[in-house]
Amino acid sequence: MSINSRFAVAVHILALLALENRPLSSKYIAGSVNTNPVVIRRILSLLSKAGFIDTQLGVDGGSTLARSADTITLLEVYNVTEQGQLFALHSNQPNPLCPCGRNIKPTLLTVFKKAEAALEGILAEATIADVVQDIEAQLQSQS
Amino acid sequence: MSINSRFAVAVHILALLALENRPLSSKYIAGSVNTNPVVIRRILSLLSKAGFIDTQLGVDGGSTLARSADTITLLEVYNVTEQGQLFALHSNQPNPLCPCGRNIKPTLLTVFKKAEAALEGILAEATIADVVQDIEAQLQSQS
DNA sequence: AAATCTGTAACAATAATAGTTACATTTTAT
DNA sequence: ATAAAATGTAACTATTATTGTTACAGATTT
Repeated sequence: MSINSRFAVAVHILALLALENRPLSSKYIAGSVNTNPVVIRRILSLLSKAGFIDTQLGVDGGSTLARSADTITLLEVYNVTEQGQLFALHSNQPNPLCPCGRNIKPTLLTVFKKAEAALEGILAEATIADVVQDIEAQLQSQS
Repeated sequence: MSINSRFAVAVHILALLALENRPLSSKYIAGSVNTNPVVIRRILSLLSKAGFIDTQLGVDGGSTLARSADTITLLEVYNVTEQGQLFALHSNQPNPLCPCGRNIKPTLLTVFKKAEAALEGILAEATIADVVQDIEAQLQSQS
């Protein structure tokens, strides 16, 4: 299974807000992401609760970045859009009467936590500003 | 979402095979994992195709390790039980008319691949033998 | 007052997982 | 030979998560 696409879409949204630098409606964003505005609003709601964006109701309303793009790391976005452990352990408790069953979980947890920390380390190194810069570099080479 | 529990169960199975060092039936293994034997057989089938175990039909049959436990890394097991990308991209193609929509995917892919590689690096460092050793150390402290 | 936008509920469609029963086939032990 | 035991896989169910969709109440701006 995969880490769901909410993370990718959330980064897309934040990068778009940084690029356009004006209030964008969920409908407009949905046009860029190519999905339904409600899907966008659900993610905007998460981002808003996390303090990444401000939203404005009414005509010409929409969302804007509440924090500078270079202070928002992909790890923060990841943590907002994903919850729980990356690696699933056994769905049922292994047999406590078995030496292996009794002791496998802590062993696995140690490795899983290390692997997850390594992944998060990379995500912590990149910011929305980096994503924007990358996109702008591609735009340059397209003109 | 999570990486499914097949990975955790597969490591459990291989560690059990290493610990007991004799042919184990799917029924026996299911007793340790605490699940249905068919769930185990499905994973054994993957491990067998990958060359990690040999299986023997008939009375007193079962599975044994085909390779030494210290040569099987958790990364190899991960690759057998998981397939496809860890991070999902947008489910629909973003709008190619939008500068952000047109260019976000390669940018995301770069970061996602780096993060996945970091995770895999940790998994590559640990072997089934390490897991067994860890379990045996816990058993020591329990006696 | 009208237009626009959010936020959320509710529902459908899709997909993956885990568990289960069933059974044909193979192999070993006696 | 025969019975027992084991695999491998098909088929089905239940559960869960995600994504997309319609609908609508409430807030805000012009």
